[in-house]
Amino acid sequence: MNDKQLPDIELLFELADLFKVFGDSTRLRIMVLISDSELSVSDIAEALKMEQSTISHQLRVLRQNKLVRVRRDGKQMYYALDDDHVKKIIEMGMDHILE
Amino acid sequence: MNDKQLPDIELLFELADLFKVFGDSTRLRIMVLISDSELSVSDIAEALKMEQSTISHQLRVLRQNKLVRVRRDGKQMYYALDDDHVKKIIEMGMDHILE
DNA sequence: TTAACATATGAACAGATATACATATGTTCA
DNA sequence: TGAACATATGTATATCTGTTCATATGTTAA
Repeated sequence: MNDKQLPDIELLFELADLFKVFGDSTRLRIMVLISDSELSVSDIAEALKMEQSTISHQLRVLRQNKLVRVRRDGKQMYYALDDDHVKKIIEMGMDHILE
Repeated sequence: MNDKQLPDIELLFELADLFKVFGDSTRLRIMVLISDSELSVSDIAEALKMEQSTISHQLRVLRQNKLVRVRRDGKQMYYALDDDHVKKIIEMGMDHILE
């Protein structure tokens, strides 16, 4: 008997979409940047030397996938990683690369 | 003092490339398919109801990223997941999706 | 060697996506 | 209220990528 179930196709499509989010270096750099402490959009843009709108667009993708959480403080929006889950996924990937 | 080092940019580009590989549903389905037992190219093509050449192209991507290993047996090539690392990455992603 | 089969590869095309520019929305403070 | 600032969003575009068709490469068995 085989009681191991293959994930159904729908779920695998969702999973692919999730990994797509990790599959862009700008988004990865953002995630690593805010993994320890929250940062504002302009902080991130400055750190990565990229346009504010570019960062904002990518943060939206991260938000939509529940990978970050946001907090408003006055005019600024502070972003941080949503949970340690995300960190673990990144670490697993690193482990693979580093053999 | 902060002895936690940020991964350098080069490494993050590599990491993004790795996640890109996971970010396609066809490749994910292949990986899940061969996670328990090795299968030939035509087995996979049949299971996914896709062209042989499509599968072959994607298997090459998986090979290049050292995510699968191959074994020739006569005319057939048998593919299997390279290590449990890969399974773990997929499982972590699943966990995130399933909240 | 040749036919039949399994897999790999090259080229072309369609669809997806990251970025930049311009501008809108939202917030503070005078 | 209005000016200044921070962020979000719409649009356009250049680049990337997955799939297919056609064909090449490699293997077996006669």
